[in-house]
Amino acid sequence: MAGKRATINDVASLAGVSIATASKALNGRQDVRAATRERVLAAAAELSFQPNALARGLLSGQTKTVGLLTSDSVGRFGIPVLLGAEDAFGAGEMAVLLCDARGDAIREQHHLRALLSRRVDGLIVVGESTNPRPSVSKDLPVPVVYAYGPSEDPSDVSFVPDDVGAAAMAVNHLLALGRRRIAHITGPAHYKAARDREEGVRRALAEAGVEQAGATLSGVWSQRWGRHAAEMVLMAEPEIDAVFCGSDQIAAGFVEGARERGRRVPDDIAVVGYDNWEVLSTETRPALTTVDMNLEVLGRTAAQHLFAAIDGRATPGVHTLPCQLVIRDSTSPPGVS
Amino acid sequence: MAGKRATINDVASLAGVSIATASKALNGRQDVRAATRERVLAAAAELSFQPNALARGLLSGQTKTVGLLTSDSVGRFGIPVLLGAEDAFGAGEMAVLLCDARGDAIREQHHLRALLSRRVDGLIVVGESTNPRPSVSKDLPVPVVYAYGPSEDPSDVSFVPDDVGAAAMAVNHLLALGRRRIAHITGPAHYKAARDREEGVRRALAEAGVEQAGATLSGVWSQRWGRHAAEMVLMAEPEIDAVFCGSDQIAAGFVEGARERGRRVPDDIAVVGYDNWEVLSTETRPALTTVDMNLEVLGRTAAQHLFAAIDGRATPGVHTLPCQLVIRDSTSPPGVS
DNA sequence: CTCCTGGACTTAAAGGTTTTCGGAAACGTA
DNA sequence: TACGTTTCCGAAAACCTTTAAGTCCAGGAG
Repeated sequence: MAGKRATINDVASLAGVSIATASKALNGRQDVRAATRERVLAAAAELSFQPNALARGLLSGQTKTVGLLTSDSVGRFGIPVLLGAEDAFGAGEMAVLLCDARGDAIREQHHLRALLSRRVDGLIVVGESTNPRPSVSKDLPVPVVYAYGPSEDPSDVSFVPDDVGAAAMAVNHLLALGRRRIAHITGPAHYKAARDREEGVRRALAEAGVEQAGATLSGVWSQRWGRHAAEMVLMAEPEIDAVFCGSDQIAAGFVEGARERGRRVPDDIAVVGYDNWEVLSTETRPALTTVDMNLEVLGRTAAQHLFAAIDGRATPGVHTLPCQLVIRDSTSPPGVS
Repeated sequence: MAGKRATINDVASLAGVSIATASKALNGRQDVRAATRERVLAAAAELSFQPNALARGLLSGQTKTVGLLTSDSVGRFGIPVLLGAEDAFGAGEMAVLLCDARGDAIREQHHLRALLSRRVDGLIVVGESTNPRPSVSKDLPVPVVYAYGPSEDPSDVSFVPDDVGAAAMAVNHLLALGRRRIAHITGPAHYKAARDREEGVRRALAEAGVEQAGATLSGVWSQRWGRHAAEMVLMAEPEIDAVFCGSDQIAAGFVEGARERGRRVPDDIAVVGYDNWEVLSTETRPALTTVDMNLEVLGRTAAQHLFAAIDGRATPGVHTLPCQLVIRDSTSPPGVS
């Protein structure tokens, strides 16, 4: 730990100029002779001067810092959003102040105050699900964008993955493979994600004039439920030839359960998952065809629109971003795997 | 977005006192009459006054903010450390500025400068592995602690999990179950984690006077390698009755591979994993006995010691923190599962 | 020679808060 | 009344940077 940090004052003294001139030289402004600028720059390097962002922020009212408020323990959804945001913030002028409310409204309020008192320029709120969540933006002095979990208030700026479209895309993929007896296994119905994905399935099947094989099975987002659902669906609809699962965990469980009951994936039953959670989707056997929600793109987009909002060009509304189908072995046409 | 934010000046005017008095009242200091304090507090509430942390930090030299610099894409290790740190920072006076260097030294340097110019009070550096990493603390004006990946410089403050002890603990558990033909499958040897865990295995077996079943198999940290290793080890050492794997991914793969070759887990072969990565350890069947490195505790401890260092009470050296064996079905005694 | 122009630099204010020190009023004592 | 003490409050400095406005000087035009 070195001694006290150099201020622009020290730099100015060392260079033999006033602090105003030093400032101008350091910030590349006009009105300073080349030789003088050189002297100042040399002095700054000599003292390894770092401008004090606090003082600068106090004056300009811009801290070049945004808050990222998440509720999902920074896990599945917070991270990609964070990375995307960091990307969007470019060569890194922006910094991210990260807070995890852990699903607790009190804690969220607390963090919110802390962020505001630190004068963040804007806020990204990451939901733990795609269920709309109470708006936090009322009377806030900074712009806010919501990622993954949209705000209940339609005048806020929200970005969500297109679950409906993605599910339809997944089902269309199965239809294109010639599968016609398609089942759907998903998570709890109180998740909008589950309902949206089911809606996508319904639409794609209706458009193709194909009946769904059995009713949608709602359970939880776990591998265990996937295994259990495999038993149920194979009992009720023995001749299914494809399953679309609401998550990779469910899909992984289903594959296991189906295999135990003598069905081969993908030959007998093609399986599509959701999330593209690599540890499951690429490591299981067969590797899972699955939906990637492009969360990093979503995060980057959210960050870009936050910038726009900071600049006064807000884009209110719930914006739906496309997902992507990642095709792997669990839906290989027969004979290819 | 509301109008301009209230300053202490506004509060003072509204309360009819000077800003000095307002400050004292708001900060609960003496020298202010109860009635006056009340008036100030009321005025502050009325204006929903939030003190400007920049101004405060500028004056006090303390920003109540720490930087968390990670290299592992904030994934496996960064998150628990972040959570632990947030916990340690208590009711949340402290905020965390998060930067991800993504394994790039240039980017790390860049983030480091950004953090310093924002005048963080301290720094937590999270490694992507337990391999010692170059120190970043040389001539830094703030204290630094290293979590998970220690600094190469022994005068820095580092916290690492006790891989050697944990591996010994795992093997002792297997020995206590009466298993005597124990194999070890792990990740790349250029990971200190792999070497340490192997050393723990060696020690525990030596102490018990038991030979290791075959040489340690080094591969990668993946499920695929676990499956492959299962084939190899069952070929070379058909009568093994236990395996200690260097990660849950390897363990999950091993279980799969062993099952395909007709071995039952845990009856024929007991399996212990490492990491307690819940998506694998609790969701696979059987649920995995595994080592939990207590990363959240590690993060909390690192944060607490960072505080100590900020207060001038640094604790140099590499501190080893104990891990914990989480016992699940993959090592149930025969007849119990 | 005077006046003006423009370049190079400095002075000073501003931003919001905390803190030190001094001042004023009220009260008790001689 | 004069004086010391206590209690409460206010003025002003300090933290560091940016920027608008001002100063000074050289050189060119009239």
